[in-house]
Order: sequence, then structure tokens, then C-alpha cells
Amino acid sequence: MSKARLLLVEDDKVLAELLVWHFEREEYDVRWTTDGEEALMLAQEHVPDIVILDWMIEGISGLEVCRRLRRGAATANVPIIMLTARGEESDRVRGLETGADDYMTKPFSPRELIARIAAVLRRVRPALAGEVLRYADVEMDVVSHKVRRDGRAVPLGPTEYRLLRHFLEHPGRVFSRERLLDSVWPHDHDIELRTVDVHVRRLRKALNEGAKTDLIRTIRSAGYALDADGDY
Amino acid sequence: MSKARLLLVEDDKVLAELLVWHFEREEYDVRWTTDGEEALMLAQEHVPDIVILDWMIEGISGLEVCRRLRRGAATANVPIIMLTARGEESDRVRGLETGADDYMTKPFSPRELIARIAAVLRRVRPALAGEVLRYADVEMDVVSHKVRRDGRAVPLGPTEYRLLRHFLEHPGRVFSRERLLDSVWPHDHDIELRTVDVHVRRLRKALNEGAKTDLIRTIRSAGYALDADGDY
DNA sequence: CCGCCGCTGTCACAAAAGCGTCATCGAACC
DNA sequence: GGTTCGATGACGCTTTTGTGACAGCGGCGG
Repeated sequence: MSKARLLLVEDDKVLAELLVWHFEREEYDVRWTTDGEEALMLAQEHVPDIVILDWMIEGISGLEVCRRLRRGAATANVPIIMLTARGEESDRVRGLETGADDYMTKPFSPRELIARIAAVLRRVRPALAGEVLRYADVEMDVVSHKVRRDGRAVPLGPTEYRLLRHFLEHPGRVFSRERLLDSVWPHDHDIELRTVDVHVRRLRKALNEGAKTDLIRTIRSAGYALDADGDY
Repeated sequence: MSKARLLLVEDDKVLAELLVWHFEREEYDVRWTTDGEEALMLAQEHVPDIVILDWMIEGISGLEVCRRLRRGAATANVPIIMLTARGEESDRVRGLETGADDYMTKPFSPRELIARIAAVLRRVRPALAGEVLRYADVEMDVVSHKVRRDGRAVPLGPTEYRLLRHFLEHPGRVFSRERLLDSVWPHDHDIELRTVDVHVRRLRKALNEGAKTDLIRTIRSAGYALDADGDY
């Protein structure tokens, strides 16, 4: 599993360097900027797994950055932890309501921030926390790379594995072929959209071995989703 | 979509009642216990959408409850917010590492807790956090592309889906066929005005499956509108 | 170093599903 | 009662998805 990509937006250089040091010790792939606009650009060009965002930064405010990240389709679901010197309850509530996932008041301990980051990531990308992913009767052990359905081992190729993992990390959510190519395939070369269909088919075939119900729902002209709900 | 089910484990009765009052105002379906063992039983028998857990409770400790919830297959993914009087950093980190999703130190403001609950739920069950369009007994989950009426799944084609979505985004408003073609159809080629009629019919048919009342009102020589008011 | 084998990406074709149009019927309006 | 506008069912066509086959790549064991 690749490292989790973290974007830090903080204009206090001393604090930022301290945090970067801690983050790197935790094996995060860190990117750091002091500027709101630049943060948005960076997030656009390579979507991070989590954003640590100071409220008071150069250029546009942290709150505004948060709002804009939420508006962008690609970044709408990236978790955000806000940092701030403002300890007022109303500020905290406002931050959370704007779409932040968590909120820490300065001064805080890096260890606690690390712990909160881990808690948020565990929720958003369980695979990064080395847990077992489950959905309906499917289990994926991220550490041993084993997948079983209803207790029975399911043989998967590398791509099918990544595809299934992506679905398991976001059960129920619909993904367009584009988005799947973007998040499941290595970012380098251009691949035909329809290739996704083929891999979905292979995944289905492996997963449904033995007359099981299909867990992957096709949403016409929209994409695919993991879905055990038979009503559809 | 039904209300979010919340399990509160807190043995300070005064605080608990205050919180319950707040939770109910937020339309949560609240269950409250003071005891750790009982909490586990309750969680077993009816899996909650989120658990608010005091660290210091009767019987086994909150931390242990947290750990056991995480171990149970059914409850492994239920988000947990821990409450505690212990403000020590090491405690907070320990709580988060045990699998809590968030952590609040007493005293705290109910508003902030509410905001944190919303933040956590938004991530875990988008459907519970307002990414669902509703009108009367119709719900459209934009993330999973599912539509249900009165709890029953409604199968829709892409165009019907977009059409309904448009109506749900502007309930009660009347749209001319032109306007609908303009905002619901892809902007490329010219389409016969009457085609709208046909799609409205298909949408009605799917939506009214099983002798439901018609939710789409026809306004003669003007257009269509979403409208549950049967007085017309 | 060679050859086998598993995996991948792409294609062409088949099967669905959905779409737009029309002709016709029915209801509302004047 | 005539006229206008909307509802409806049928139908051929287009778009989208499913599927099987295949050739290329790359790793691995021999």
C-alpha cells in the first residue's frame, strides 16, 4: 500500500516544520504550503488523502479553502482537520459545519493530532490502517492480501484486488469509470474507459463464483457501485 | 431515510438528560443507558449509527466497551465519540488509538458535540447528513444514485433520474417543457418538446408504482411541477 | 536464456436498456 | 361541441454495457 498523502496548510513556519517532522516519522507523504490558493491548486493536481488546514493563513481564509475543497468534485470527500488559535465554541461549530471532519485548538500536542489523523483516516481509508475490510459477506485482509466471500477464498488478480478494495473503502458509492481509472489504476498512462468494464466483469465473476448474488451494481450512464441491497 | 439511531452511554443523569434533549431536537432516534454491559447488548440487538460513550461508566470502562464494539463484526464499523473528564493528552491519544472516531473533554458544549456528531455521520452515512434530497415520501440518495418512495426502491433510467432530481432540487416550482429540456437534457441536440411529456409519464409510472398519489402536477399550458398537495 | 503462464488492455460483437417520435385517445377549456 | 393540450402505448433506433477472444508484456522457474 502506498503511503497516505497529506496536505498541510499552515503559515507558522516553526509549527509547520515540527508537524512535518512528525508526519514524516509516521510515514505520511507530506506536502506543505503556507498559502490558501496554492493549497487549492495542489489539492487539484493531486488529490490528498487528508488535509490539515490552519484557519488563519495567507491569502484566503482556511474556512474558505475548506468550503472550496468541498465544492470541487474531486476533493469533495477529502477529510479535513482544521487548526486554529481561536478557541471560541462558535468558531469550532462553524468550522465543523463548513465541512471539517475534526478541529483542534492551538496549542495542541502533535501526538494528539497524529492520533486524530489516524482516527479520521481509519474511517475514510481503512486499508491504510491495516484493518480488515468487510462488506456483506466479503472480507478483505489488507495485510495478507486475502479475500474471502462467505468464508471461501476468492482468487483475484492485482487489478481486481485494488478495484475491490476501492469499492470496499467506499461501499454504496457510485463511481464513474473515469474516477475508477483515476483512483484504482496507476496514474501514469492513458487507459481506455471500457477497460474498467472488463475488470468489473472479472471481479464479478470471481466474486460470484458459485451462484452468489452480484454485489456490484451497474448504474447506467453513471458507473458502478458496491451494493448488497437486492431491491435493485 | 429513517432517523439516525444514536446510542448514548453516560452515567451522569443530569448531563445525559440534557444531551438526550439536544439529540432529540436534532431528530436523532436516541437510546440511553448508564451501563457498559447493557450498552453492548443494546448495540448488538439493534446496531446504532453512532455511539456516544463516556469513559467512566458503571460496570466495564468506556475504553473496554469501545474495544469490544470494534471486535464485534456487526458493530465494527460504528463510529464512536468518547466523552471524558480526563483531559490528559495521553488519555485522549489512547482513546483515539483504541478506535474512537472523536474525543471530547468535559465540560463541552452540546452544540459542539452535535456538530461533531454531524461531521462524523456525514462521513459514515452521507445519507444521514443531508446528501439526500427529499420531498414528501420520496428520497433520492445522490451518492448511491438510489431513489426510494415510502422506503421502497424505485428503478429509474438515467433521464428519469435527472428529471426527478431537478424537481427535487426545486420542489413546488413549475417548469415549462423548454426549461426542462434546457436544464435536464444534455445541451447538444434539439429535441422535440413533447418528449418531455413522455419522460414525465415514465417518471410518474415508476414513482406511483402501487397506487400511490401522483406527485407531479400538470399545469396546463405552462408545464410541470413537483407537488404533493392533492387539493388540485 | 528460454518458454510458460498469469495478467492486462483492447477490440468486435451481442445483448440490454433507454430514448425520442408519432399517432391516437382523452380530458379540459371556452 | 369544437378546439386545444396532455396522456398513453407502440416502435424503431441509438447508446451503453456485457462478454469472449486475443495479442503483448513481464515475471519466474527451469
